[in-house]
Amino acid sequence: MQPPVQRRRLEPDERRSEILAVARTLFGERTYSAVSVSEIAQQAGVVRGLINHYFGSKRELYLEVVRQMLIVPPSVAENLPRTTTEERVSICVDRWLDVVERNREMWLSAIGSEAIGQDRDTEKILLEADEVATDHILQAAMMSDVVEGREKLRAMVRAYGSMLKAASREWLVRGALNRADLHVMLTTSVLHLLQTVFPAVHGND
Amino acid sequence: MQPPVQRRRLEPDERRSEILAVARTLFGERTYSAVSVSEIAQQAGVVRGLINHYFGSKRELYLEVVRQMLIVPPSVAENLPRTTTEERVSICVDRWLDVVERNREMWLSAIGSEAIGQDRDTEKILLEADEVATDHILQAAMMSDVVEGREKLRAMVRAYGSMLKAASREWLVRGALNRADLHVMLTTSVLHLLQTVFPAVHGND
DNA sequence: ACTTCTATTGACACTACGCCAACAACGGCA
DNA sequence: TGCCGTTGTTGGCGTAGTGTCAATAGAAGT
Repeated sequence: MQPPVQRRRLEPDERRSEILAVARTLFGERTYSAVSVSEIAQQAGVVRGLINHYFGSKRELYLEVVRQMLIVPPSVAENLPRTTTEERVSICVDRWLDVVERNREMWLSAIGSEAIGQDRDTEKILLEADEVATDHILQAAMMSDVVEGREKLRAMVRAYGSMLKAASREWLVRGALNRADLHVMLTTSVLHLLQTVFPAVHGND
Repeated sequence: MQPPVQRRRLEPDERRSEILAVARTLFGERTYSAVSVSEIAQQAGVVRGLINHYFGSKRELYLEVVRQMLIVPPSVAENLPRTTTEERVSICVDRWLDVVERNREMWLSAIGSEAIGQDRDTEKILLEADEVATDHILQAAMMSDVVEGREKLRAMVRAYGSMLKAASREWLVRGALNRADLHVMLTTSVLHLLQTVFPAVHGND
């Protein structure tokens, strides 16, 4: 007699999440093209076609994974005390480090998939995430409503975001920096950008 | 009668470069998996199998492209005057901006392929390039032979490198920052890291 | 128990990749 | 000049991955 691996019929949402969970893991540890849909299907205990049924194509499934992993919890910039900019930014950075430390591997594989400027869709998702992060920082610095030179300001903060990610990786992966180091570095750097560089740059056409 | 497209027999090196040139273009404008070897072969006026002959596999060809695009010209940190750290760093940043501006599209597609932590090979190539860039900066800042806290220092500079890339992108692609802005931002930021953050962080275990 | 709905399956068509034996262009040698 | 060996180059074969779709079979409602 056959092993009783009869087909399970699940709610679409449930099946969807099961597949997504597997995909998240595999895409996290290998390249896009090094992961086959068959493999995802197999590990999810499902036939390959079903994945196309739920997500359309492999690429769409991948984008869904990236999207899901890049949600930055808004808690990072919420309920900040009404003190100095310095202190607010410091708290914000601290919360960020908390989030990253807690979701270590998930966050790592999230930024691991960074393929900037390669295809429109991935790029769009990443850019959106960056904008959200930028909002958080500006909010913490109480500079959300700067209008003059707004774009320059945002551009600088976006660039800073890259350093933030890179530094976090240095901490988590290589261990070359510890948490306290990061805190100092990230806090003072963004303050330097906002309080020194931005005013200096502000005039240039 | 057929067009006289008889087969050309070239020197291996020459054929190799022709294929690489096409591959560079295509991988530059589309994702790895969105570019087929057949397409590269076609545009290079060559049969698909020949590419396997020269590069082994598609992935190896890709890695070759990435490797070739990431060579940072050492001229950036060469022959710097023996003046203050500030001025030397300033010159270094300026030269960097020159390089980037001149090789605009090539550089953009180079960093476009950044896929950190995805597969070992790509990661390795990127890390090596980062180390070289770090050397340049430390050399400019006359801090090449710092021993105490060397790893922290390098880690910070590597992280700074990410900001440098991101800021350059902001300049070239979005135009949100101009060259003068970048110069101020990049120069003062790295000085801030080296002269303020590094000493502050130095003690922490 | 029967029907209905739809989640799930299996098979088909197509494309892409790696491999390999056969072919032919070019340089050497008589 | 004409043959000949080296090797750059080709075309085709086998396999694996992807997307589509009609057919199947759980599960819920009657």
